[in-house]
Amino acid sequence: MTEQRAYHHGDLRRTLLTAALDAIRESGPAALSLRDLARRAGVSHAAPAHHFKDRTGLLTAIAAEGYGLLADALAETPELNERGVRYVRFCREHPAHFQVMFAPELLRADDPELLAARERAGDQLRAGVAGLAASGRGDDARLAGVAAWSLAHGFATLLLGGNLEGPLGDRDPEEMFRDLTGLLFQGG
Amino acid sequence: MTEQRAYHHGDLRRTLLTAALDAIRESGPAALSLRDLARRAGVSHAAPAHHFKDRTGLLTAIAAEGYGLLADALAETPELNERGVRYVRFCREHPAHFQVMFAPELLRADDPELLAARERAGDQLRAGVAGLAASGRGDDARLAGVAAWSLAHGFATLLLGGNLEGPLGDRDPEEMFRDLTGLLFQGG
DNA sequence: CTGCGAACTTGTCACTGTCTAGATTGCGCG
DNA sequence: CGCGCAATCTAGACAGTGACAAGTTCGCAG
Repeated sequence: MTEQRAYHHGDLRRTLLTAALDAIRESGPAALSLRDLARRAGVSHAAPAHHFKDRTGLLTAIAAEGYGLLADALAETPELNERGVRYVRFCREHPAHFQVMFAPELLRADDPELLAARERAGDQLRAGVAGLAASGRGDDARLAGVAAWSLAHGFATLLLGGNLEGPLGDRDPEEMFRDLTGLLFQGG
Repeated sequence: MTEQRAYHHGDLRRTLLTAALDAIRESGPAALSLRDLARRAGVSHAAPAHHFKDRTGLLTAIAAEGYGLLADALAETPELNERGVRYVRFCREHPAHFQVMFAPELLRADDPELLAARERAGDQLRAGVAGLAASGRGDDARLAGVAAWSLAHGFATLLLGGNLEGPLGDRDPEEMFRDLTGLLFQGG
């Protein structure tokens, strides 16, 4: 690893990002401290500011990365229901990203990288619904898209918040979500 | 109003709560400052600590109040689909409450008032699904309950996050949500 | 080898949450 | 009536934080 070099850490940006993701996963974005990240990385308290200007800048970078990862995950699977499962899986594999992505008041809304990544993810979301739209008119398609996104997003959010532990028991969340989509989207 | 009394503000607790709700609605829970609340209420910076011990204590009180309001709102309507609409309406009428209620890392998880209020709201949620469970077995009922909650919660969350402005256009969110439930729960 | 810009440090400022000790008030009880 | 007492609020202090400014060190192009 050859760390502890005085200058030119080499990969400080990524180091800070992953440290931030760890911290967010454990304690949420509100508890994140730039100075603490700097300490963990063994750099001075002002070093993070050079890579991400702000606290907001750091969180915005995380959100952008998250949207990119989500777009990649969705792109791997063409079928709609399975994309929902991917959405759920994503929120479990990248809970910190997920949390920050949907906390707009923590982000720089006009950041170009964020906008681009979100656009890419949005394309994937819409592409998934396009196939389903074949049966109905355009309006129904949009409606079905919102329905699918709402279902997946609600399930993911409740899951991460620990609100589904009762209903879940010891079952696998992805499996349960598959049942959900089966229940709702079979007859429609 | 007879404010500006030096001691015994009279209703400082409520004053601080509503000021906090205003601040959260505008800038999110992360930007909330106890000292700023105290300034707005015209009291010393340490006054809030007497009513809510902590920053966490204040947010926990807000969450408990929110669960109470949600339980009341749901109790007004027996029919399931209409309860979903109430859920959506609640998140729009009390966005600050809603946001804090589902941010567990900001709350004192073992607070008795919070637990009681959440229990009450949970009862109402389950009561709404109970009627729907008549058709299927117990397992299907639980599944349908999670489906309904996920759909409503996802829609509400995405709505508050500003993620539905595209699909919504200028339509009323509640109306659209009604269409969603019609689309998904008709055939099931 | 020389300068130049990127990466990082050091120092500082206003602000925050929390703790402590003290001041003021009004209420209940004698 | 008045007196203590607890609830309510103030005042002061402390460590920690984000942001900013200015200086330092490094690698690399010319």
